[in-house]
Amino acid sequence: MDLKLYNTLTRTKEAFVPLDWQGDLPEAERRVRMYVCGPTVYDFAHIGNARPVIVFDVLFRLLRHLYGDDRVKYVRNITDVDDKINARAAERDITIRDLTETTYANFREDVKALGCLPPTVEPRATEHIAEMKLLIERLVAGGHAYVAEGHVLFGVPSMADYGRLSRRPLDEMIAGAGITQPGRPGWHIECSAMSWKHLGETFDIHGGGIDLLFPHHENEVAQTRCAFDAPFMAQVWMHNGFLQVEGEKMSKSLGNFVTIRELLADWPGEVLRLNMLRTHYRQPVDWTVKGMEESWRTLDDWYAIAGDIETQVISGAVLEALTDDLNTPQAIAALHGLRSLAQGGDALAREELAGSLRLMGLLQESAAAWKARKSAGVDTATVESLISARNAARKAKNFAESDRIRDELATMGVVLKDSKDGTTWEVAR
RNA sequence: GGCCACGUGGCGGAGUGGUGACGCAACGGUCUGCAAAACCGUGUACCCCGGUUCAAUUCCGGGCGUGGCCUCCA
Repeated sequence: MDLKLYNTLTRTKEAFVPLDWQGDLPEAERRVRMYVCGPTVYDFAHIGNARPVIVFDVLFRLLRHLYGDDRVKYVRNITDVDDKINARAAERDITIRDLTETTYANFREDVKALGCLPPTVEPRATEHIAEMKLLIERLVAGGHAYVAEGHVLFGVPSMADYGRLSRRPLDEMIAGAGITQPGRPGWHIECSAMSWKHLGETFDIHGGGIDLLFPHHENEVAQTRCAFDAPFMAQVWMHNGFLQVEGEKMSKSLGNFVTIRELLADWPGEVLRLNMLRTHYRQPVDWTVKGMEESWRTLDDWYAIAGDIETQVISGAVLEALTDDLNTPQAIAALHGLRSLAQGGDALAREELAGSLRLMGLLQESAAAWKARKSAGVDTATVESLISARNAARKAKNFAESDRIRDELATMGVVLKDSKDGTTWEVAR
């Protein structure tokens, strides 16, 4: 199965061949190497932050499936040094370390609830200061950076094709270069340092939000390439699209700033995950309550039909969609098709549905546990006894009474489903 | 202002130079004491204007709209 990925560098979809598979490295030593820009830990992550985390988790899972679980090295950094962190810590009168530790712990919990696997390595910027210094020294020694007014600055003209990734003209960069504000050299040297340490001078995939394309990623490329005299930093650059909330840009001033933590109070993590994956990762996504409701219903259906199937079988159609630049909407359409076949009694389709959902990081709990999420807060014994009473009334053809009981249950949010096999119920949202 | 995305049926959302992806909603039917659920069925969509073509939603040019980056922001 060939994997195709859209490369921002070339603006085309390309067949993916990891670097280690291009040379004559012994089979056992080959690794797929991926770096994704992680959070700056100063506050709860918002739903926009969740997009790259979920998207690249799907890619991580797919790569593991294609190359083997132990063959993929996924590095997602933690930026725990930053002006915002300093300001926030001062504001709360706590130490920087306390703030970053707490925020990081929260982030890990959020991400776990979203069904994301831990990356192979989660390096912290503060633990890579030595590498940053080394990089800067190399850049200065190589004439790619210079010292001015007490700062080390990158010499933009030093890289002939600076701006290639973001397609910005070099002249504009040179004109814009210069000392504009005091402080540390803020050229995102941390990502160059951490990717170097954990993945090497060059690697396969670099991911992140489209908003990081410039200047963040452009700077990373320039530093890494100039420091190591390398023709490229990552083979493939992947960028996920932006997220809006209910049709508007998410911002604190509009009051529509949504944290992952807040959403998790009302919605299962898998609902958020599926909702994110319903849109292709490069498209802009509009985050809505309606969408989450629809996602929840879809998952209810999948859980009911395949929740308890244990299998490793994966649908060819789903795999084909995912290997075509992570076309998750197409994959979901294939899942609907499998669901329909499974409903008709196709046992293989049912297995493929369960296996494929798990490949995408969904269907991670039992059908019973999933269902229980909605009935939390409802007294099961009371509901069951009311249902018995209703069925007795129905048997006695006392339909006024049976309908009354049904209405009573409805006010509790309980919806009944009668079938030949008896009456089942669920809590409507 | 410069650069870059996006604009598909009531809604969400893939995709394609030529047979109406898929989901939700809606409507009709089967089932049901009646409903609900389930199942079956029903849809002549591709922002506007030009161009290329036998044929454009799909390619090209222009316009309009929305959003992003250019400055901390995913």
